[in-house]
Amino acid sequence: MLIGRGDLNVPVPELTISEVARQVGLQASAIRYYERIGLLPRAPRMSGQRRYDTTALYRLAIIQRARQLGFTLTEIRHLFFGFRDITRASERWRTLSQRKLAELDDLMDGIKAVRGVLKKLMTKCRCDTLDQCGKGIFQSTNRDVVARPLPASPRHREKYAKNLRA
Amino acid sequence: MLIGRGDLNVPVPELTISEVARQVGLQASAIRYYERIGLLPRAPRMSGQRRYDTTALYRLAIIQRARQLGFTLTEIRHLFFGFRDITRASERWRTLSQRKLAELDDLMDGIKAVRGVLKKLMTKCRCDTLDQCGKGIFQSTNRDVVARPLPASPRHREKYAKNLRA
DNA sequence: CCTTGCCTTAAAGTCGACTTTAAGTTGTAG
DNA sequence: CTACAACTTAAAGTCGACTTTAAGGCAAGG
Repeated sequence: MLIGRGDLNVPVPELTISEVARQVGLQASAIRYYERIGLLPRAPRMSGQRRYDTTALYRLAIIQRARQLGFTLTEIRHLFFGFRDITRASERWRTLSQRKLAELDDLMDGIKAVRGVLKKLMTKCRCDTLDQCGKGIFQSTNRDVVARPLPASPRHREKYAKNLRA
Repeated sequence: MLIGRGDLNVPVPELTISEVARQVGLQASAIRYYERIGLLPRAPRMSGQRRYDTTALYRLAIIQRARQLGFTLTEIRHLFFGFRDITRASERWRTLSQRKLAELDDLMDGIKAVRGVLKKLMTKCRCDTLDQCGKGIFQSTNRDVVARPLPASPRHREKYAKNLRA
């Protein structure tokens, strides 16, 4: 049965930014930030103030979840806008997830290597002084490190806290 | 047999900063930075320019190695200055390493959790649209997330590249 | 009318570990 | 003398993801 104009069940923007922030567990400033960088569409204003509907909550939920999974805002932007419109959400996730899994595997390998060296250091180091220690390190790293031209110091990587229950 | 004053086999500062940088695989600016923040002692100057002896190389070797193991400059400062003078190098390393190992274990747990969720996401998500997806996420996170007061977004953690051979 | 509380904006600050820049100095070679 | 390379300094810039600050707007309540 048809209903005349109006009420097409379109969500009405009625939430304030702090209400949204509370519901998704973000600070209002973060939401404004996401809007600024184009991750969220410009929210309509009521006498200057942003109003949100439930779809904004869903968008933010995705951003939140993606952040928990270690995606950068750039990657999340890709999730939203980096595919042809017809590409299904599940496929978008699959593409991004595959990349991220590979990254995580690399990261784990790195961590395992570090763990190994730390354990060896703990059990095997008998140095009295750091100078002694440093001399040993210097001479051994000379073998494989000094040869390389300019290693270009490793930059920022991801962070993975325990915000996700195992 | 005693030798008169001089030549007590004390290392003579003769290396320029760029020579040191080359030998330890750092940029000169990084070495200046370490001096500025007090991680390295102020190098003696010859007509205004820094000169280094081999002990500087050892210090830098330690810094380099510690950085590769994921220690922050603050932690390295602790390694150098955070113990009573008599504390042996090996014990200093053990103390720091233990802390770092615990940190790494936490980090690994976090990563494993994320990996699990990513894999589930890849195989289980059937969403056509991101809105659909977001709605699901929003409703499920509402159960365990919205309840918490203010999660205080997780900040910067470490980075672990593959600069260490496994 | 005034206060209160929530909102707005642009701009600057934060964190860590450096790098880059601008302006100047020193020693050496031609 | 000039050029050049290599050094010096303090200050500012970089990256990412925000937060904080300063200054102001707008509606409701007393």
